[in-house]
Amino acid sequence: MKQITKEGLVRQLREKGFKITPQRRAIIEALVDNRPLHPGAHLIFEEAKKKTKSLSLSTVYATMGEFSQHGLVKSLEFDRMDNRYEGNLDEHVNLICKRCGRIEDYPLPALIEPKEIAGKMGFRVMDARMEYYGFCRDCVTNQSDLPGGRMRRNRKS
Amino acid sequence: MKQITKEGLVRQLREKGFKITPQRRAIIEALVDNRPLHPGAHLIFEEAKKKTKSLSLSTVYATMGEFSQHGLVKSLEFDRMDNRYEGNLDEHVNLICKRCGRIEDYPLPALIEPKEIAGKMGFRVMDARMEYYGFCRDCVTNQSDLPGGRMRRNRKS
DNA sequence: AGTCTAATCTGGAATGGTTCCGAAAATGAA
DNA sequence: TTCATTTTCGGAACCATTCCAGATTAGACT
Repeated sequence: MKQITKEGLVRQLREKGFKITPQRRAIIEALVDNRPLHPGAHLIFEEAKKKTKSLSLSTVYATMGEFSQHGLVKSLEFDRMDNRYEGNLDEHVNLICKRCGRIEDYPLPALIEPKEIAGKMGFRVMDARMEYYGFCRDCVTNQSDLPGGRMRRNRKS
Repeated sequence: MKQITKEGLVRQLREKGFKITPQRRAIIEALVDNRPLHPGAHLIFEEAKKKTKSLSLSTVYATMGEFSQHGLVKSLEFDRMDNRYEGNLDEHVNLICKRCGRIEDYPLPALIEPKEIAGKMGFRVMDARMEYYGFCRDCVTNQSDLPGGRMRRNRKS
């Protein structure tokens, strides 16, 4: 069960030689407090800004970039929806609602053996991604595709 | 084994009441001819433009949008890499090379039962996505992260 | 407590794939 | 052939994200 915590993140930053800044503390708080939402950069920015006197969106992007680059969090990258960050580092399936953008986790036993794939394909697996898209509990009864013609980008989080 | 073919796509368009235009024919050809590459909009545009006198990038986007919306192809959406389209409609894992952007398919038995998830979570699964990121055969020996500071968008296809 | 340096932050400009839009063109049925 | 409906076009708009250069700061070491 690898879930992010505020103390854990701070400790990992120290271990890796990063500096602990008020901005990073605020970002970490926003991140952990909103973990189930799989928050995006904008939500993190809004929430973290409440907890430190100075914070810019660029900092959030840079910080989250480093966090995910060093494996402190995982980033879910999307095209028609802003990227999201998740602190559940266990292997799991993300259930992503096509309508409201909600993301829920579904635990997953280790079904596929990366090594097996590596052996057969000569491919070195470093990161996995499994997602199910569909309608969440709330939206399944209220279906109707997004209004307007071609789908518009969301910023749901 | 559900793989796209030129005839199959044209037939499906007819069945669904779409019009068969020279642009769509060219796009279909580019799509099928480059299927293993999981081509993106730009590659499709470049290739298709060779086969019809008139074609705009907007048309490629609109057409591919409709194709994937109607299940004729599947779109792989990325953030730091342009979106890709694939004609392999069987359930499989996409092996995505973090360095060169190559995408290979790895067949996958139906391991996870969507119904099971639906039952437990109240989530209606409509689409699945499973991807492994890492280094492909060619890049595994030539590792070194992308040059430059923060990673730049790719357009590899 | 003070210095110093590399790391970090900032805000605005730039990026670039994708979408949007109105008008022109073309398909396929009658 | 005519006509209604799609489809196409091209350029402008969109917008999350990245980039940049200058200002600030954390933390180590006096």
